[in-house]
This record gives sequence, structure tokens and C-alpha cells, in this order.
Amino acid sequence: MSVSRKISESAVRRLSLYLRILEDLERKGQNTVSSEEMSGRSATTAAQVRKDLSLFGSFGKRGLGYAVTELAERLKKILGLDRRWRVALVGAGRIGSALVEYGGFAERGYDVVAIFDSDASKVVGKWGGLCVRDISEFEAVSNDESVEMVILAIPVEAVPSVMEHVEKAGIRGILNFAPTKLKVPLGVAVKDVNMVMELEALSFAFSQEDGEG
Amino acid sequence: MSVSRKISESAVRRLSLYLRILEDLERKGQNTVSSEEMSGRSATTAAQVRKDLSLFGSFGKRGLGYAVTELAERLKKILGLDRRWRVALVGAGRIGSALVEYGGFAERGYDVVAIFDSDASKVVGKWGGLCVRDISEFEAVSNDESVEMVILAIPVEAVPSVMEHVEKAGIRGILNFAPTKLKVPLGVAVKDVNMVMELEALSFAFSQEDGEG
DNA sequence: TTAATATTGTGAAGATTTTCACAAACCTAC
DNA sequence: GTAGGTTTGTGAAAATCTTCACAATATTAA
Repeated sequence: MSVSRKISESAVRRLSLYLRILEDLERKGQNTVSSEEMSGRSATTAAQVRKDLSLFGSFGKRGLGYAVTELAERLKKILGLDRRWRVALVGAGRIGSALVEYGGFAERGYDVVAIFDSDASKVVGKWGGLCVRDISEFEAVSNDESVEMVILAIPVEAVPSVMEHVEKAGIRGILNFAPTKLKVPLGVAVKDVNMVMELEALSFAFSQEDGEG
Repeated sequence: MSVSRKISESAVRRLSLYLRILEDLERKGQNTVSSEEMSGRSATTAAQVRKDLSLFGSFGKRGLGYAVTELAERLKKILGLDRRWRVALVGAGRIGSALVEYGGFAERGYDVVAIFDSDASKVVGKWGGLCVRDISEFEAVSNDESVEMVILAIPVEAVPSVMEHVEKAGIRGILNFAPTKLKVPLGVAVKDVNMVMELEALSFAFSQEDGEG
């Protein structure tokens, strides 16, 4: 049951996708699903689906496929979604605002329990029932609130000073929206979300097409 | 000069990152940079940097490194950033709002020239100087405005009907924020941005740590 | 019970990506 | 011009990831 092999980035991404597919099938009342059908709904092959799942055990039945609900539960456990996570948002700007109001996080087990900004006095009112705190309070508040992960939605200039607080508080997971590579101590996981980078990949695809025969 | 080899997803991502590093160095007035230094600022090795760049030509000088400004220009050209792109936003909800006001797109050559929503009447006022149009006008407006790419910030349910318009209009690049795999005709490039998926990768990293010796 | 059919789980093969390591090219100093 | 120090560009090796292909196992039907 315990996994000692290193799982690749892309495999984890696919697991995430499989879970979404399974939940969709569940809603539709489908009981079992084959690797073939799963591959049709993702952008992979049936072999890839089976290989990915086999990294964690044998969840299927030969000749039959996978039990939708059971596999979904397994994946949730594998992805650490069999519990809720306490998350802090740092940066109460446009992006931060959108993320808090978005709602998709809570739905999947991530509760935003604190919000910080470098100039909290600028931010009026409550955000989703939380008042925006000053970043200087980060260590104290994140300790009180047992914050485990941070969503970083701040400008690049603010990164160094904010990261000091985050490090001191012992946070070990960061979802980074700032378009810069964070320097973090060993053991801290970082995932970058960079929308401009995605657009650049699009225009690259275009340029390649045009440039070629 | 012309590139016939297929460039990997991750290589393109890294090129994007290199460009950001170079622009930073440019601002700081640095004239040349070594692959070693570049690798220090990204999360790769010097050999990787050189390999990536060599896919497109020989831009450096042995013993000296790369000319910052020149390499930046080269990368811009490679990434299709030596021109401006006309982009439409579809979906005037929270995420769409944040994206438009964000500003980072225009800065990097992507101009939002039209905004659509399935219920435009709900959306009051102008967004960044543009009025929000009804999605039924998509083909006509995107034609008039020479829209090339679309940013899709709509709920999953709305995807099929919206995609019909997008396809008919002949759009060939989509930045997709909807958490679903888009079915697109051949020749249409799609990049997915899925924040929940990133968070799931984070909690996966956590769970792995905890589960292992 | 047996045959027919479906589908998993997985070694092995194949493909792709990353790293290594070093000759070639360039700069500076004398 | 030569020696000494750098750093690129790139084949080749190593590592990683994906696909193939098929034995093993399950279901259904008769």
C-alpha cells in the first residue's frame, strides 16, 4: 500500500483529471468504467490510465473495469483529499479576490481560513466572512489558525518580504501566482500558476505553424 | 533558422521563464549572462538551458555567454511575442474580471479586444473600456475585431454551447480556465489553467511525505 | 464445465527528455 | 602570439516516461 517510487508531475496531474472524470460519472450514476473509457475522456491512452493507477495498487477487476465510486475514493486518498486543508490567502488584490470568491477551492476541501495583505488598511470590509489582516500578523495568525498551505497572489516585488513570514511560520505548501521562481527551503512544495506563460505557449504554437511548410 | 523538430511542452515553458529572467537582467542593466547564471535563476541546469536554446540556433558566444538583450529578442520572436495578439475574453464572471483588470496580458502583447458573456444584460458598465457583448454576437464581433485567441473563463455547463461559437468563428488558440477537457478540431491549440489541480498536486506532495519513512 | 468475450496489470520495448563531458571557440593578459 | 581561464554547443549516455502486447483473471451464456 505504501508508495516508495517517485511519482511524476504529469502522473499526478492525470490522477487529478481522472478523479474529476470519475466524479462526473458518479453523478451520472455509472457504476463501472474501463481504462478505455477513461482515456477517451482525458487526453491519454488506456495503457497510460492503467499504468498510472497501477503505481498505487490494483484497483480494477479484469474483464470488468474499475468501480467508479471506489476508485474515486482511492484517488481522493492518494491526492490527499480525504481531509480538509487549511489555507491562507496572501495578497488581497484582483487575483486574490477572484480566488476567494471563486468557491471552487472550498468545494474540493481547501478552506481559506485567513487573508493577508501588505496594506490591510487599504482593504475595506470582509472577504468571504474574513477580515483582511496585515502581513505582519502572519506568523501569529497562521499559527492560531493552523494554516498549512498558502496561496500567494502578490506582485513580484513583495515576494521576498512575504516569503520571510511564510518561512518563519513553517508553511510547507505554496500555490504561487507571482511570476517568479520562489526560493524555498527543502521540504516546502511549490506549484506555480502562470497565466501569461500559458498564453505564450499558445502564441508559440501559432508561430510554429506559420513558420513551417 | 527554421525549426522542424517538435519542441516539448516543458521546453516551451522554460523558454518563457528564460525570457522573464532576461527581461529582469535587462532592467538591471546586465549585458551578458551565462547558462550557469540562467540556470541558477530558473530551476534547471546549465546544460538544460544550453540544450533548450540550441534547439533554435546558436545564440551565445563561447567563453562569454549570451548577450542579454539579443537573446531576449530572439526568445520573443521564437515565442511569437514580436507582435501583438488580439484576444477575446469569454465569461464575465469573477475569474474573467480578475483577468481583465490584471493587466499582465496587455503588458506582454495580448490585447483584450472584446468581452462576451452568456447573459450580457446582467453585466453592468464597461470593463476596461469595453462593453460586455452577448455570446450570440461572438462570430460577428470576433470577425470584425480580428480575434485570434480566446480566454475561456466560463462554467463547465456553458462549455459546449460556447465552443460552438468559438469553432464557427475559426479561433485557433484557447486559454481554458474551465475544469474540463475541451474537444477541439485539429489545428486548434488549447492550454489549460486549473488552479484546483495545482492545489491537488500540493496536497499530494504533503500526503506522500507523511506516508513515507 | 467449458467456451467466448472483456479488460486489467505489467514486463519489455520504444520514445523522449535530461544530464554528462569535452572539443571548439572566445577573451584577457602579458 | 601564446598561455590560461571561461563558457558554449553538442554527441553520447543515462534517466524517465509512454506505448505495446499479452498472460492472467473475471463475467456471461449455454
